[in-house]
Amino acid sequence: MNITSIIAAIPLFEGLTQQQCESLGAIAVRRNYSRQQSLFSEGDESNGFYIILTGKVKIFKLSPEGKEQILHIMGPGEPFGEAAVFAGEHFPASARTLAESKVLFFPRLSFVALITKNPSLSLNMLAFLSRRLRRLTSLVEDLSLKEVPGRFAAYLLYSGKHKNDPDVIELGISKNQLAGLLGTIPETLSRILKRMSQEKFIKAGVRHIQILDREGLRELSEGRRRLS
Amino acid sequence: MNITSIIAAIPLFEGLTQQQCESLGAIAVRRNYSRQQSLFSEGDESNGFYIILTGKVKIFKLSPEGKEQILHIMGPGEPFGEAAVFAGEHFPASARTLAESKVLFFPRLSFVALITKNPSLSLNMLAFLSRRLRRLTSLVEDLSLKEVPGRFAAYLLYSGKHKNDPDVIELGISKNQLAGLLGTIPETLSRILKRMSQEKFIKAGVRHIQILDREGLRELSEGRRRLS
DNA sequence: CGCCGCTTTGAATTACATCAAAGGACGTGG
DNA sequence: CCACGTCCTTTGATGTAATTCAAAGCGGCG
Repeated sequence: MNITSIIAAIPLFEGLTQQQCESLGAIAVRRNYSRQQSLFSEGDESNGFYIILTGKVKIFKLSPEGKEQILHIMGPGEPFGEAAVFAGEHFPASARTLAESKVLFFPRLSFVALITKNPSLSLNMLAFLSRRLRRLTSLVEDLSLKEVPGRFAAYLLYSGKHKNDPDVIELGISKNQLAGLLGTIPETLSRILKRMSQEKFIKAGVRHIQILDREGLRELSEGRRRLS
Repeated sequence: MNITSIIAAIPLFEGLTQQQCESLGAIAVRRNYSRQQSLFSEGDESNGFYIILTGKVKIFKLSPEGKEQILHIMGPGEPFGEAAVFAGEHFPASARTLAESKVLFFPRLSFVALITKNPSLSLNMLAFLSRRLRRLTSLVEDLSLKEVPGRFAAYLLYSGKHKNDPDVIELGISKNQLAGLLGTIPETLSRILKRMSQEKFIKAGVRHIQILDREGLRELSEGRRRLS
C-alpha cells in the first residue's frame, strides 16, 4: 500500500488535499518494532513524532522504585510524541510497544515547516492536543478524587471497546498493564476484580469483562456508592 | 492603555505583527472579576477562552464529596480554557478567581477564524498546549508515583518564584489552596510542613517558605529519601 | 514437558484521610 | 482602637484503602 493513501486515512490528516498528503508522505519514515521494544525514554531528545499504523504502544512514567504509571495506550491511527515537537526538546515520558507495531515517524523540522503552511493541519493538531489534554485531566481527576474501584468502573464504562455485545469489554491488555493504567498494582486490581464479581457488578474473564450492572458501576465511578 | 499594545505584550501572541494584534484586539472582550468569582464550571458550554491580565485564577476539579484538585493556578499573561475551543464543546474543569482579576475573553468563532490565517499564532498555541500537557503529565506523575512530601518538595524546587533570594519561596496562595494543588488536604500538608521543618529541610513562614537543604529536597522529590 | 510471566491470595504495614476541636490571623464594624 | 466573626491553620485520635512482602497457582509458549 502506498504511503500517500495510508496518510490520507489517518484522522490527524483528515481534510488535507491529496497534494498535502503527498508532501507529508515525502517526509514520513516507516518503522517497525517488535513486542516490548522501547521507542523512546523520558528525557530523550525529541526529533519528531509518531503515528501508529498497526499494533499498540504505551506511554508511561516510571518511579525510582519501579512502579509504572501508564498515561495512554495508543492504537492504530493515533499520534504520540507531538507535544515534544512544539514545546521543549525532550520527551516527558517513555514509549514502548505492547505488541508488534508499525509506525510512521515524522521528523521534527520538516513537519514544523509543513504545518506552518497548512492551517487545517494545525487545526487538526490543536484538536488532537486538546483531546489529549482532556484525557489527562480526567486521569488526574481519577487519581486524585476517586479510589481504585471507582477508577476501574469509570474505565469499564468509558472504554467503549465492544465487538457486538456492548456489555462485554475486551481488555486487550494484561491486567498487569491495566493496573498501571489505573494507577495501582496488580494485586490490588485482582482483589477489586474479585469483590466486584462477588457483588455482581461484573463477571471477570481472562481477557474480557462482562458488565452486569451498568448503573451500579456508574454509581461507583461517581463515588455515590462503595464496595462493601 | 490601549488594547493592541496589551495584546502585543502577551506571550501567546509573541511574534505577531501589529496588524494581527489589532485584529485580535477587535475580537477581544475585557472582563473584570472580583475575588472568589466563578468564570465557568465543569461541563459548561465553551464559547471562547481567556487570558489573564492581572490577578490569579485556579482551574480545578471537584469530587462529589467536596474535595478539590487544582490543576493549574494561572497568573498574568497565561491563557486558559483554550482546549475547549479546539476539542469538545464543554469545559473539562472549573475556573474561579483567587484574587480580583482582569481578563481578556476571546470568542470562539472569531478566534478560530483568525488562527487559520496566522500560522505563527497557531504555532504559538501549539506550544502553549504542549507545555500545558507537559505540566499535567508531571502532575499525574506526582499524584501516582510520589507521596505528599515528595510532591511538596518538587513544588518548592520547581516553583521558581523568588524575589531576590532564590531560597525563599513566596507561596502567593493559602496553604489551603496549596493542599488542593498537591492533591491532599490542609491537615496533611500542615503535618508535613512541620516534619520538614523539624528535619531542617525548610523553614516555614506564614506566606513563604525558606529552603534550607536544596539537595535534601531533591532527594525527597525523587523518592531517594523519606521523612523519618 | 518445563519454564517464565501473569494472576491470585493472605498477612502485615503504612501513608493518608477523616473527625473533632482549639488556636491564630485578618478584616470589618462598632 | 478594640471587639468580633470568619477563615485559615494546627494538632490529636482514629479509621481505612492501598501498598508491601511472600508465596502459591495458573497458563501459554518455546
